[in-house]
Amino acid sequence: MGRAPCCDKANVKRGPWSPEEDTKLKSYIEEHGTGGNWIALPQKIGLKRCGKSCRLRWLNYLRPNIKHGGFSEEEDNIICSLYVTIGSRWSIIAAQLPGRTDNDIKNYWNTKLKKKLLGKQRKEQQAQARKVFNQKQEIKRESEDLMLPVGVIFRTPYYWPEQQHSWHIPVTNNASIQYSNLNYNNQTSSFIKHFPSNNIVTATTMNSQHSSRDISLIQNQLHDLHPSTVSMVTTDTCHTSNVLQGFGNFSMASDLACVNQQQQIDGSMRVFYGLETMDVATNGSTNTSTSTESISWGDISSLVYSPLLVSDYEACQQRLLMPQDVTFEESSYFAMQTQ
DNA sequence: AACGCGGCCAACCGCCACAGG
DNA sequence: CCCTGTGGCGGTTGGCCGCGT
Repeated sequence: MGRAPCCDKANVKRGPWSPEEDTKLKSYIEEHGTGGNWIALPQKIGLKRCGKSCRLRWLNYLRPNIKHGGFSEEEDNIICSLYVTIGSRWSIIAAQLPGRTDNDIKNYWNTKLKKKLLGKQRKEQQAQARKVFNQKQEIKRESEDLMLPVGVIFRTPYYWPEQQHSWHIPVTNNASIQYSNLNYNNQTSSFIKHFPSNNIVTATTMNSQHSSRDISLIQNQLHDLHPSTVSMVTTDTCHTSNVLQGFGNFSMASDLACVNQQQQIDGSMRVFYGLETMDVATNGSTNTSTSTESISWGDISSLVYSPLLVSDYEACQQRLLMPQDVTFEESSYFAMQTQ
């Protein structure tokens, strides 16, 4: 048995409000206030309306200083920024826009703003996809030159963050890769990555050559950071990087998160993969797929920017500009290694 | 002119939180 | 602590309207 309805639906009028009803409600509230009880209010005025309906009508339409339509560019920006920050909390967003109601903003978002942003997103992502594709092609060429599996070599040191100690990024719904700075000999760094899907840990360095002592130092630090992680280590050395690889349990407990909200990380990643994803096949051809259905928070969150409201988000995006293509190719390679 | 379709928006629905008894 | 009433909120619906065929 469900909750009792707030009013007798058989005896209340529904549908659009007539001017007479509006006048009655407005003049009564302006004179007496709501009386703190919306449910009782319609009976007092002689309106055959549900109390909730009266409240909604007042708040969304009759209340003084209500603005309808004609959203400005500034209001657009505020709505987008807040949506990125807090999601569909329309009442909170409305509180930042004097004269706007949550219902108005919600309608505006659903009918116009979302589409407007998606159009913008498509352009940006097409440009991004082209960029990523070119980088992948370059990496692939170098991999082939060195007879190594695609994705093992990282030739994008400028992407590696300098300040962030450690963070992790969800790549798919239930997988993540963690990056950690690992300093040794006070000169250079290596980076730990974890692939939960096959529980592999890798440490990658940016030095061109390492002595066996260097490798040993990296292994020790890797073990210090994640004692139960590396049960087996192999090394590959090439002119651009060394890759240490191991298996075992991996704890995220001590890791620092780049940003507070998981959603924001998801949103950041969509900058790279987005609604339009580009799959690079081994023959170099590309497949682009587009989805316009089911637009989620993450779909939109990568599009907007506000220096006031989401400055951390922007900073995070900057920091997250790391080898985006460290994904499935690597995973498949390491999965292959475990067999 | 008639019809279908999609966009827009006011209003409704159902759930949740909270206060008071 | 439980129950009930109410306010508040976000998601959804349905009707109106304009446009294209």
